[in-house]
This record gives sequence, C-alpha cells and structure tokens, in this order.
Amino acid sequence: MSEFNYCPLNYTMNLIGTKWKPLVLFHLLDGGLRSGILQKKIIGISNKMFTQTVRELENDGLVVRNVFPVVPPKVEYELTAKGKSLEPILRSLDQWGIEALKSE
Amino acid sequence: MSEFNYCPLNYTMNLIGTKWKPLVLFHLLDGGLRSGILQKKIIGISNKMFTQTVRELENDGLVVRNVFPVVPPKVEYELTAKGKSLEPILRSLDQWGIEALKSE
DNA sequence: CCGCATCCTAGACGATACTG
DNA sequence: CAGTATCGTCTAGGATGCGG
Repeated sequence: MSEFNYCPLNYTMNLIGTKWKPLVLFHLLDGGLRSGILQKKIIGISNKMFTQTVRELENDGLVVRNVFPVVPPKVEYELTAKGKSLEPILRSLDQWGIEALKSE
Repeated sequence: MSEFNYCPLNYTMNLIGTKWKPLVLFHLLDGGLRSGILQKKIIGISNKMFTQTVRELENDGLVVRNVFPVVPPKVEYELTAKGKSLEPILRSLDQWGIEALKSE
C-alpha cells in the first residue's frame, strides 16, 4: 500500500482504479443520492460490491455517508470536497471513452 | 469484456485501469523508449508484468512496438496517436495525486 | 431498505529460471 | 538485450442468503 504512495499516479489509481469506483463517483457528481437509487444507476453491480466500493470510498475520504434514523432505514451518499475535485478527471475519462468508442 | 463497452467510463478504465499501464504510458509521453530503459524507469515492475502490460497496450492500439533486427536485440516502444490522446488524462491523474498527497 | 456474512472462481501479479 | 514459461499467491469480484 504505502509503498506506492511516493508515486502520484499510483496514488490516484489506488483510489479510483477499480471496476466500480469511477462509476459510483460519476453518478454522485450531480449531488447526493439515496443508497438504493445510486445502486440502481450502476448497472450490473452486485450488492456486495456496491457496499464494499462505497465503504472504501468513504474510508479514502471521497464520499460521505449520511444515515437517517428512520424506519425504513435511509442512507445517502455524497461527494466530499476531495471527491468533487475528481470531477474534471472523471469527465475526461468519460469523454475520452466516448471519443474512442466512436472510432472502433 | 464487450459487455462493458457501452459505458465509456468502463471502456477507458479497462484500457488504463491496471497497476502498471498508467505508468508505462506516462513514461512514454516524452517520446519512444528502448525496452530496457523504459522498464528501468518503472520502479518495482517485474519482467513478466512489463512484457504483459506493454503487450496489452499494443493490442489495444495505445503503443507501437518497433523491433530492430540487430544483435543484440533492440526494441523500442512509443505511443500511437490514440495513446498520445491520453496525455491530458495522465497528467491530470498525476497532478491530482500530487495535490492529494500534499494534504495528508 | 440496507448491508453484512459466506463461499467460490478468475485473473492479476510476483519470483525464478530459461531461450535466441 | 529481450522475451517466455512455469508456478505460486492474493485479491477483486460474483451469487446467495440472513439480519436489523
């Protein structure tokens, strides 16, 4: 882990370089979302991976988890400032993919 | 594989979202490099992963492999146009990592 | 509604040794 | 110098089912 922290590129990729993390962050760019809603937007993700992904993002300080003490349970996720600062990168990744897909 | 190609974000991450790919691409931004030189720049990479990574990047059309028929063997790698188009993203990822590392 | 626990598989990655 | 082959480990990720 910490052995790669000298390298900024690896540091960044360690935070967002998994299958689902970019998607989760991307869908939160327009504002916080309730857990179920967010999960439904991410086509194909399993329940386990959703929880795990969002938990890691929380530990890395990219998203906040807000729990409302109501019945039935209500949980919302939103980006932190650090998470929001990834917006240009996420949009670039998305845009680059769009362009690259055109010329296939 | 192809099941994720609808999603631009996943498409992009599938091309550069591994441990070593961003590093390899990054070190080629300033021009082509001989195999051994390139590998030496990537601290910690094993021989196997270097070959495998560079081969996948070649198959994905991000780098070109130039073989010179001399003794001893000489091989150079350089970015394709598609590979070069990743430059803004790679620099962003690097820059974001630098900033994030400052505030730890 | 939310997310935890468990079991399972595929592939990413590393170490080492070997060929032209 | 460049690349291959083999073996081993570790973790990402998926499927299913339970609990507050």
